[in-house]
Amino acid sequence: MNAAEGARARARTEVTAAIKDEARRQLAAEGAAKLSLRAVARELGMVSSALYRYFPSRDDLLTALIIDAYDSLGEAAETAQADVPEGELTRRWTTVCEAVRGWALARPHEYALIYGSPVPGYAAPATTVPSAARVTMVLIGVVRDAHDGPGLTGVSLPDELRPEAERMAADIAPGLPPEAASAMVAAWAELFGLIGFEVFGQFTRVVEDRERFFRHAAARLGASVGLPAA
Amino acid sequence: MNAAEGARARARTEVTAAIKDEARRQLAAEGAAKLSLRAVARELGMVSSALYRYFPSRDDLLTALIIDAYDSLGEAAETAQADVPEGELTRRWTTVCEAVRGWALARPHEYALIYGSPVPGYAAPATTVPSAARVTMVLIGVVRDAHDGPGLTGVSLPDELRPEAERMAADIAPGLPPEAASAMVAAWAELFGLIGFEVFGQFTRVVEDRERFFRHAAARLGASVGLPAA
DNA sequence: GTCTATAACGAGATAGAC
DNA sequence: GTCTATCTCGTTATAGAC
Repeated sequence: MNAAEGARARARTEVTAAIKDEARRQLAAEGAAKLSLRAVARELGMVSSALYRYFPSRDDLLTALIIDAYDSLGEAAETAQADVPEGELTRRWTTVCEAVRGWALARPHEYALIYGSPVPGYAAPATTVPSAARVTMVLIGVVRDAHDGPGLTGVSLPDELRPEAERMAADIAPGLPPEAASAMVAAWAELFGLIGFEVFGQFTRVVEDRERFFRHAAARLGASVGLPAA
Repeated sequence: MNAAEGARARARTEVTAAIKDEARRQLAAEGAAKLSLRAVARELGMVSSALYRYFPSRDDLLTALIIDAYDSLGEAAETAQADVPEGELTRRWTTVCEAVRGWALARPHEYALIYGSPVPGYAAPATTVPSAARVTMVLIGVVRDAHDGPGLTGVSLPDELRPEAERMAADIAPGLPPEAASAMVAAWAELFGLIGFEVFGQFTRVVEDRERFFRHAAARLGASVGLPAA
């Protein structure tokens, strides 16, 4: 790569970032359904056809925003976890949960993009999966470390659910016992239920001291996957 | 009310229903953000200004759809519960949970309207609250009957959360002990987390046997609010 | 009074010619 | 990359039929 190409690449990166920033702004103002390449271009002083050099279609821009959001959330979870000693499993769990909540409250529109209602007419391609999996991997990592260390306690598995639980363990959490994998998936959905209700306003006039309420709910979820009580 | 008024009222009811039906169709196709009075009118062979006799604005139409959705969900929960003997508290709980899930899977777009991302630029008025509360009232009713009958077991309340839990009990579940009220609110959010993940596709390639998985997750939520284990 | 239709406003999106 | 002609939208004013 020579100097000219380096400059070109740098310019391309910068314009790409500017497009995504403006698109995120519109996401917040109008919602994902109304995201329009033309409006983004207008706001940037570009002509709409120029955007197609950076994103071949509106759906590709959406996909880029979704991947960025998942990565940003995943990184927040990973960073939060890094501050906690590996052996303090329950604290690791709640810290990660709180980081996810904090991220969602700080970026409600990006949260809506990845965990809210699907955008009509848009189907996320498989390329989003690795980024989407990052948060989950952090949570599974805590449970795995607990299993490999002090052990998981108090998680039962009804016979009826065993085949499905074994399949889940094999597919998404190899090394975890089926009862832990099944409890993990439920806790994962429930965690985002708590966060979604808060972000989308369902807790208005219901929960006041939301941080405290969440902290305890998250701890209870940790116990439900077998982590030692705090 | 004389005969002429009866006919007028009937016609008005019919047109109102036709407008809402068509609006629901568009909700499914384009999403709430793009719901358009003009398109509804066009599809019904009316002129757009005529719709204003029935709904004073686009937002009022949206509000009517939201109230209908909440009422339909609330009614589904109430009906499902009516089929279960009052004293079988755990079965009542899981039956109601399954009814909510069934309703959501059958009407994903109406589910998205009430429990998905907020519609940009729209704020639900207070008139939606009573309808929104119906499902919750059914769930609270089960817990209240359990408390007044066999008693609730295994729900603890950390001191730190007690003031908030007492406030929640007083505001939304009078007669319930604070630990039950707090657990109820958490279970409520977690229940809709499970349902939302399924409806919005987050369980794709993760959970296969979703009905079974949900049944057990719902039972576990019931236990978390203190209902006797099944 | 109750309804529908016509026409218009200001705003924004879109398609195509150039 | 630019311009224009033609769409969409929510909403209102007005007029006339029942």
